[in-house]
Amino acid sequence: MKLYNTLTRHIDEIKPHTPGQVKLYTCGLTVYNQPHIGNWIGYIYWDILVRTLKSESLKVERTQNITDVGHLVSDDDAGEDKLEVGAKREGLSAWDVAQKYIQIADTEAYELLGLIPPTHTVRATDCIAEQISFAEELEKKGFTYIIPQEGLYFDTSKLSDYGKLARLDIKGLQAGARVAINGKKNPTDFAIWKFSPEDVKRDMEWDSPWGIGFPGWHLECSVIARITLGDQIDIHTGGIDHIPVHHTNEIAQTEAVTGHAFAHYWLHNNHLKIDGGKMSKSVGNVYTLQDILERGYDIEAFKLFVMSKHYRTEGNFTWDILDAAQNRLKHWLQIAALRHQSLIDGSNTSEAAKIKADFYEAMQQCLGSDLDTPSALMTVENVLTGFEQNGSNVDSDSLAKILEVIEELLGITLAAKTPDIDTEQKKIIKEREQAREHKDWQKSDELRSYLANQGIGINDTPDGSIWHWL
RNA sequence: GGCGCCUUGGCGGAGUGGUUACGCAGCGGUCUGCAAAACCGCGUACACCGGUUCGAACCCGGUAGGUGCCUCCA
Repeated sequence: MKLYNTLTRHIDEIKPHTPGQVKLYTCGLTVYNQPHIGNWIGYIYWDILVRTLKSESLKVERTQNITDVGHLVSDDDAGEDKLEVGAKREGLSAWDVAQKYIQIADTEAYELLGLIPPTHTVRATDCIAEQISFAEELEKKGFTYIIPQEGLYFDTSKLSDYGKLARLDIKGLQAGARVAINGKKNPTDFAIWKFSPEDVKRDMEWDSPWGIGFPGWHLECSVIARITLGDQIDIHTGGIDHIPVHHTNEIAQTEAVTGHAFAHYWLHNNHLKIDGGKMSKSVGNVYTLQDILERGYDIEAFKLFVMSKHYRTEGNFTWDILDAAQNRLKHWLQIAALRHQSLIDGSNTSEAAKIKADFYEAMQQCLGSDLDTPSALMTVENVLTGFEQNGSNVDSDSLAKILEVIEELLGITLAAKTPDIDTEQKKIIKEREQAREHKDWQKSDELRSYLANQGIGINDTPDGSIWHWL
């Protein structure tokens, strides 16, 4: 499998550190707010990444953190902790806010979107002790310094290759340094452990060798990756916004401690615009999966929308564009239902197996070349419309197998959404066909609307009537 | 202001030197009790201006527009 590696700026062939086994780390959500569609698109792509790796017989061990402390309103280690902001907003404790949004995020990820759960899911607050000992290691190796009232900071000038991921222009940053925490030795230095303000009692704070406080945001990812996957991992994924600060600092911490490369492949998904502009709370265009469902769209349509563009391309979301995806899904579901209504007897299992194998390989080809989901959709489109052209002579077994592959590799469920109709409904379709033969159009139309009320649509073809779920 | 990125048909969105991407929408036709679907056909897309080349949407330079980060954010 080939993937675009932000570290090298090239499409590289993935060679796992341990052959046959891929260690993957994904930055998880900060659980202080309702997740929005922009949050989810990355996870949809990484889900396909996992599915593709598995399809190539690789064992995938994957970790995803949950940020439930320490992510400040500013990436520059200033401002309030987002969890505390959420707590104030909702009149809950930071702990309750975290609990609430963890549950919402889990439901949306695994029940609504049908994403494959990571092997390890770890909350930042569940490994405070490990984060403290990691910080102690950094301190012992001389990478840290204390800023009174502020915290324990990482001295980025101690690493010769700091900023390599983002290709940061350190001198330029220093020249144009924005207002930063007083006492930082370099503009890029960042907090490893923040002190609780003296006059404030935080919901979340812990004692440490440096004073009462909480871990800096970047620390958790370095530590959680290390305790679950080890010192070196293969692939690290996240949003492109994380390149200059968060991922850069993860690399700094981990490589300072371990002395060797952290992740070999860094993958970043681009962002989604809304109506051609930026998604932001102030504009009020931050949509959620619930908004999509409330407007009557299928969650699968949203996934199709996401897959219709490449993960590295900037996307745009409008309701019209989602309409297009919904129509495409409807067409696919219509074809999926054909597997219940073949007029041909028996099945050719070896033929079906070959069709499946060819399709599987074509899909792997697409996804294996830097997760080319647009090509994958084209491949699906071609094979499905091929079945459609066979109409009532469709090869049911082959079609069923194709649907399995689509589900396995893309995570798009078509079979479960298109169960067979019951015998009574089949009987009515027969009755209607007889009525049509007798040119009893009134009865025919009555039966058609009866079926429509049950969610079944009818298309009359020269070979007979074909149904689909509306 | 500093540093980036982008600009493909009505809408999305691939392609990155020479062949129809694909989807959605639209139009015409076949079929048809009606409807729908399906099938066939159609639009002759690459921001603009130069340059390189036998040949450029694809490479180079410039112009215009949009947009992102630097504050929030995946």
